[in-house]
Amino acid sequence: MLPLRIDSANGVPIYLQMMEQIRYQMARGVLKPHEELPSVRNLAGQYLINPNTVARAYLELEREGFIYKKRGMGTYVAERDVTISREEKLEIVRELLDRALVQGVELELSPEEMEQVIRERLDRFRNDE
Amino acid sequence: MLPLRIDSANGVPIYLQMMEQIRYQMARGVLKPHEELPSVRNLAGQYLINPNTVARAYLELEREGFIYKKRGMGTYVAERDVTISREEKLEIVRELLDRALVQGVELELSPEEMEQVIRERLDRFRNDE
DNA sequence: ATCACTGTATCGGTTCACCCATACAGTAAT
DNA sequence: ATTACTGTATGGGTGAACCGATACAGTGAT
Repeated sequence: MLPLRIDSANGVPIYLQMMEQIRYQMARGVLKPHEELPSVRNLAGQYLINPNTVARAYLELEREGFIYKKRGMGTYVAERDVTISREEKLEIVRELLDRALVQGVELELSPEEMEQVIRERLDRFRNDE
Repeated sequence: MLPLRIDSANGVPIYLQMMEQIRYQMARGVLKPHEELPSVRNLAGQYLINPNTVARAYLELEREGFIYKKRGMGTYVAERDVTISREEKLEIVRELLDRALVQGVELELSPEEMEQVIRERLDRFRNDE
């Protein structure tokens, strides 16, 4: 029973919501490598959406290497992607962080304000789990 | 004669291309406050697009506070932009920060690692000025 | 009042993303 | 072969973004 929060009236496409949350569950270890995911019809039934919408989420996740499928059998969580080194991961996050910081400067926020916002988001983030 | 590079077959909406380049020229000082911009028909004629498309670019730029219009007279560059409230600025930065944090989680970085990277970037940033 | 220029409003066509209903196709147990 | 489950392919509906044609409305010089 894969727990998802799907909001059809959100503006955010359903298949994207599913992708994000499934990736998140994988990152958290709730979904483990080679574990079987619910079938497209199963998920579609649970959340009252079309099987094709689930299939699309699965399709995109497969392209990204997060899951793999066996036709006629099912869909499964892929091995942990070890091709990205820790340093590369840090680099990705660094880049995103810098973009936020640069944006802050361009908007003429003071370093103190920036620091405060960062602390705020970090706290909110920790309390989310 | 406002020089723009408009590519209609770009995928990027024409009015967005115009907005970006006009904002850029304003930031560069090529367009100065209270200077008159070309009329919607003038620009439309130069770049073989519909006057309405130019009007839309102008409309959005006006909403953002970059330009102002006098009906029947023309369109002009606004004073240095002070219309973006502090809260709006913070919201922009918040969104970028969250994206970095979410990315961190998806890459399975621990909260401690995240915090360390944040501190690192923040420090580097302060030393840059 | 007219003219020649401004910006504005309205409508319609095209395109695309998203989603669904439905039918097709592969796998494995019976 | 049948059954009951898998994923897949195809065609259509809906809504929104984008852009154009055209008509409306304000301003200032003539």
